[in-house]
Amino acid sequence: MELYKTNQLKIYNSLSKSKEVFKPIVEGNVGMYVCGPTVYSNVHLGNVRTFMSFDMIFRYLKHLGYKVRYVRNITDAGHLTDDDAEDKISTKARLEKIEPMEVVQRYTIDFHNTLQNINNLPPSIEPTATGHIVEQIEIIKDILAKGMAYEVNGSVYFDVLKYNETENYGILSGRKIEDSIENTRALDGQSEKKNPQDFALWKKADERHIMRWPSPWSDGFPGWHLECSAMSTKYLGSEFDIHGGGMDLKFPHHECEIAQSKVKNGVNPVHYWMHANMLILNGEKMSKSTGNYILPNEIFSGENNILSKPFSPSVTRFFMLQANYRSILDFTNAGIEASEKGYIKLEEAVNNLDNIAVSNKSSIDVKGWKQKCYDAMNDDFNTPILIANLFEAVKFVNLLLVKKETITAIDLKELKSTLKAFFYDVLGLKNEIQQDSSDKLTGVIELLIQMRKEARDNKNWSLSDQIRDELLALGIQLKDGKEGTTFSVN
RNA sequence: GGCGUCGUGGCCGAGUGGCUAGGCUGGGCUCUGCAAAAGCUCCUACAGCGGUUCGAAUCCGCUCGAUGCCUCCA
Repeated sequence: MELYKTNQLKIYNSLSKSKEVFKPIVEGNVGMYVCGPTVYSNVHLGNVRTFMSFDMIFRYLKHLGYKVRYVRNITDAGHLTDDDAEDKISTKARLEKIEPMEVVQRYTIDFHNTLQNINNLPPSIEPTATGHIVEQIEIIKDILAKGMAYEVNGSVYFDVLKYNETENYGILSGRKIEDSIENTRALDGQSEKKNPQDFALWKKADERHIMRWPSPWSDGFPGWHLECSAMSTKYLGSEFDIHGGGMDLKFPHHECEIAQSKVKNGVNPVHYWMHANMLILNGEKMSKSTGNYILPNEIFSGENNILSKPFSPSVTRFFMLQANYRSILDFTNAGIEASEKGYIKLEEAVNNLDNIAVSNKSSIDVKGWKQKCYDAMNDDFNTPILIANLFEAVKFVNLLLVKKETITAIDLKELKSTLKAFFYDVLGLKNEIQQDSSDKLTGVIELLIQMRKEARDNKNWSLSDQIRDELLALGIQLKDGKEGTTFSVN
């Protein structure tokens, strides 16, 4: 039987600002849409945290037995820069004197490589904005026909004030449109919009704009917010279960999405809105302009001015999973160093699962422990609590190894499968220790362990310590125990 | 200025009306030839000031501080 039938998952819904019991539209199936990146530069660690958070959510939903269709778009057109209303991709292409699609290709590859490095699963569908121009034009036609948009000089804008007469613009972000009217900063005039709150559905392209498509209104390009409405509707339907994205997209992006979809399809598109919180660096917002930012590859390679040494993708992932996805997380050297030490302990315990002897009765409560793991994840994907429970299992494993606790074969099987399922499948961690120990290396080390034992039996401490210390210098740690000596490779 | 979020022990980071978070660090002990590893154990906190309550870190109010959005942003 599928696990979702016996687990009551609760999800924090940004729409209601509370945790709600998760009930999909179609039992056993989940439709999830997550706003993807605009591929005009390398993804930084903050981007990665958001996508990693939804990867964890995707993984747990699958673990519960749901059939999940996970759609995450690539924004390759329509996302404007702030200063001169030019497309981000187009700007980059002009600056580097390459084709816009070369920009898209370069950073899409970087995005995929980085997410693969950090062990994210690929989404079920990864559609692009430029691949859905036709769908977007159809939505604009529909919104125009319903009188909720207007055309000015070849551009089309969504009429937010009119929409707000019958609907609630601000339903997600909690903003009141009156406030935003009062507090709108004076923009440099020249706006075609009837009201500053209005947003573009279609923009006419000027002469220098490289990316352009024909439409009934002008040669131009779609507004940024529109692509998500078009693609989520196309692949998940007019109503679907989960929509995710970074906290910073809540307003205006997601608010606009709701408005567009509501006009087009007549229903509120999303049942559960989920927002992942920001990652900050040394207490401050990540920002390219101030230099306070770090790229994932710089963490893995150690080529940066922030960290004392390189940290692996799994350690980076583990660090981020030790905080709740809805909390702001501060990335610091001390923080990831602490995570690395804990992570190694956890990895070793996972490896040691196979070295445990069984008894005819259990002194530890495996069932109760397992339930606590599920309770943590069922409570809005509380990975910090889950990890705290995994460390409880680490203690079990270590006590079992020195025979201070006992376990039956059945309980051991359950402990193994549960710990491995959460470690590998749900949290998406990799066991880096295991990868480094080839059979040949293991044989060599075991030989040295044997030689050291003989030296110790002869009280030849200088030789035994030399073997131990020089191996340690190579990253191989010997561990003496009652049952003999074991080792780990870092 | 407007709309939010948050302030937890040496550090990171959960919890959110009464009951152990967890990790890292530091001290002590057991084990060990000495260490390391492992185990046990100690350091027992909730920004400040009021209020509600039998009882508040947890609810309410104010103050202070941090931070996000309001303009592109995961």
